[in-house]
Amino acid sequence: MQLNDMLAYKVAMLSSDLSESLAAVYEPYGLTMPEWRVMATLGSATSLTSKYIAAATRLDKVKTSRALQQLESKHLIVRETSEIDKRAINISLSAEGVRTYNALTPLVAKWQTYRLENITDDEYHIFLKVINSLSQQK
Amino acid sequence: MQLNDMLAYKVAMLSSDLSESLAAVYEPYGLTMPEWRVMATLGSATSLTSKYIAAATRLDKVKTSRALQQLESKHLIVRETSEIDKRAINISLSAEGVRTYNALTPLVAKWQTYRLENITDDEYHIFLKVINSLSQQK
DNA sequence: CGAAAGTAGTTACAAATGAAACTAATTCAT
DNA sequence: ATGAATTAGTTTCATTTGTAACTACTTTCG
Repeated sequence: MQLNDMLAYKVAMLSSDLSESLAAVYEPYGLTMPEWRVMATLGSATSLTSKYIAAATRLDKVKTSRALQQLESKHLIVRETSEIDKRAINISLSAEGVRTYNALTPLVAKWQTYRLENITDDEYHIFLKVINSLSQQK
Repeated sequence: MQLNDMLAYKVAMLSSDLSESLAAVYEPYGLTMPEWRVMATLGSATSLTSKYIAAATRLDKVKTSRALQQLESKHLIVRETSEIDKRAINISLSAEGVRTYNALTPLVAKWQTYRLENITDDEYHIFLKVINSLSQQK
């Protein structure tokens, strides 16, 4: 069995290719990958805590904290201490953050459509099924 | 479009899951991921240069250099300056390296078979086709 | 109630990484 | 044939990352 035939290797190569290619979409907006993931998560929510964001993005709490710091310094998010639990902080996109998010999502969607243009719906459906099946396994 | 539905995110999650899971196979042998990739590449070859290994494993030359240093200190590889080009170094598995490789490959194969047990040949075939199609794209 | 344990998030520090500079050898171009 | 450019591989150093410790607050339970 050659390295090239190995499942984990193939998927790792695809993953870094895709990440790098997608990064070209959000980097012009001054975002890093963790920052983009946080933005994407906040985009379809009203207000979330750091803990929730960390779970949704699968970033650890330190990476999440740092991404939030960066996003705050870029005025893309707003943080507000929760009244209910004063340890927690409610985070939402700022007006500018919403604008950036709304500008970016169609570009990301377009990128993805382009990436998938040579793949039929049936093939993609099976691809996702295999991904889910491989991912769920413990 | 939720983060969870995004191609790059899904593949990145799968990739880190698989990497971590596979690492559990070679870590008991004291290897890191770059070291395992180098071993896997050397296992099916007589003697290779660092440059070739870097290309085959998709590690950069610094990571490759460091992995080779580690493997040498663990006596798993042997390095010999090329007579033809004295800048280059021919690398091969040592006797102990071959033993480790021969012990590991069946475990890795078994790991992969187990991982894929719920996936049909047809599905896996399409999965690989989609991976190749997505990877080749520039 | 109030002390102990637990949780949200940040900070500090050590280890891993990557870009660029470097060494030593080779090839190229005149 | 010789100096300039190129290449194989290593080292250095600044940045990134992850672990563990920390702060501030909340929950638990005796």
